[in-house]
Amino acid sequence: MKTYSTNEIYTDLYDQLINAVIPAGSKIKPVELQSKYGCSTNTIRDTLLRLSKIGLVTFQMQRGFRARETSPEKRADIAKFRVLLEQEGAALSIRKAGLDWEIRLNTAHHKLSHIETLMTKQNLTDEHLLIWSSAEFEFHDALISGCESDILIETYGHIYAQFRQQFVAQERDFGANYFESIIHEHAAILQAALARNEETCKQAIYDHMKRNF
Amino acid sequence: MKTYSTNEIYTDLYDQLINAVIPAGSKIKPVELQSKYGCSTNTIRDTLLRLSKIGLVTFQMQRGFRARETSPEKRADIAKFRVLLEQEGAALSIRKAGLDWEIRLNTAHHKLSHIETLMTKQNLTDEHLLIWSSAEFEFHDALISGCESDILIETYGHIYAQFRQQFVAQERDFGANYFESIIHEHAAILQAALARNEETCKQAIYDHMKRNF
DNA sequence: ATACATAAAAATGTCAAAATTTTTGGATTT
DNA sequence: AAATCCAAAAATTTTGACATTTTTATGTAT
Repeated sequence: MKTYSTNEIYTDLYDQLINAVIPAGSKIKPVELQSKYGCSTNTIRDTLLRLSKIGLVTFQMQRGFRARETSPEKRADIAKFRVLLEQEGAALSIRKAGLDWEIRLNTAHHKLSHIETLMTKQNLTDEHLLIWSSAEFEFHDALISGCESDILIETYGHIYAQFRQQFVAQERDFGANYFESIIHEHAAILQAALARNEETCKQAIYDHMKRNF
Repeated sequence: MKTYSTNEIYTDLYDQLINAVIPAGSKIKPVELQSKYGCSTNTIRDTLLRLSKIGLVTFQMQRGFRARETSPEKRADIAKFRVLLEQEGAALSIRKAGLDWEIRLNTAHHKLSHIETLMTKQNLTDEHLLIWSSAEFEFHDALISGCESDILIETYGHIYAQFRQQFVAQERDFGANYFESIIHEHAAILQAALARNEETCKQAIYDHMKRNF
């Protein structure tokens, strides 16, 4: 039987929360995970407290842990907030960042679009989705990475994770045309960013997210 | 000797972090706090993990906990981010909120300005500062409370706490004229909000924070 | 003197059991 | 049938001991 290090427990739970393997809103009981990971309940508790920092897990004294609830309203709320942060981060990057930012962004987009074209042609396994998920984050993260605001970048990471949790919980069937749409949306964001056009870029970010409102 | 419940430990540490009693950047060792609070090191660890959610405490595996570092740059970064969130929250409130919001805001401002006028006349004790600190938060929190975005309100709370931590760490002497200035700034925010003037309100929020950039 | 290796000390992390609190399910009453 | 109460079960929190890792201090070689 596989043994898990604490960090592995963390990332494993992270992935399960992101991908709705642990259903949103469901109770998370340390006792039940203990046997799977081969550790004490206390270590699970510890890990869940760290995950609650990101917001994937909610915690209440004497009531334990839950995967964050989802609802169309919560999804819309988080999506709008994400737009606010990403627009600001992108605008600041456009204003401040240099050539290295452009390269980072281009690289990230290249990876992403490669995966996304694949996904219009093949049927989707969970592994594909995991790879795509992290490539998508890396692209959006690269977009704001030139903003020179640590706190914005940190917060954006949390919000992105929460958004993904909401999204996957509600949208279990990505049609092939879903990926066809977002390929264009990502391209539009990239293009506006490299053209250093703040307003167009903000608009492209909005357009990319508006299906979630 | 006083015994502490876990919640008391939490709020006590919270206050100490907010008010730089625990100096920013300093190491926080569970063993040292154990005797003060009369509990096991593990309970302290637990509490510190919960405080790391807000961002007052940083945590690294195998390296333990630290009060978050301060620097003029970090302060400016957090201040700017706070402006972004508060401007958005206020603008949404102005657009969406009703009479109950106006009343909440008015009440909060009344309390705050009462305390602030006192503070221009008396010399400042730590207790004054604690009361003012929470009244100031309640005012800003009331300002954004009509925005209908849970995630914005939640995040704002964390950022406000972090800002206070930065501020108090660096600004140990509030001159009496400090309070005279901010009385006017708070009044300007209130007035613009009640007049439902988004742009003026955003400007007032910016003016209130710009000394921190 | 500086750098490096090593041993001792301190701090952090993990565990299993005990104490506390909440939840559950059935019996009793209104 | 609905609400209340109670006891048993389950879940959560706290504890103190132990294991691991990091830091500090010391001695040795370059």
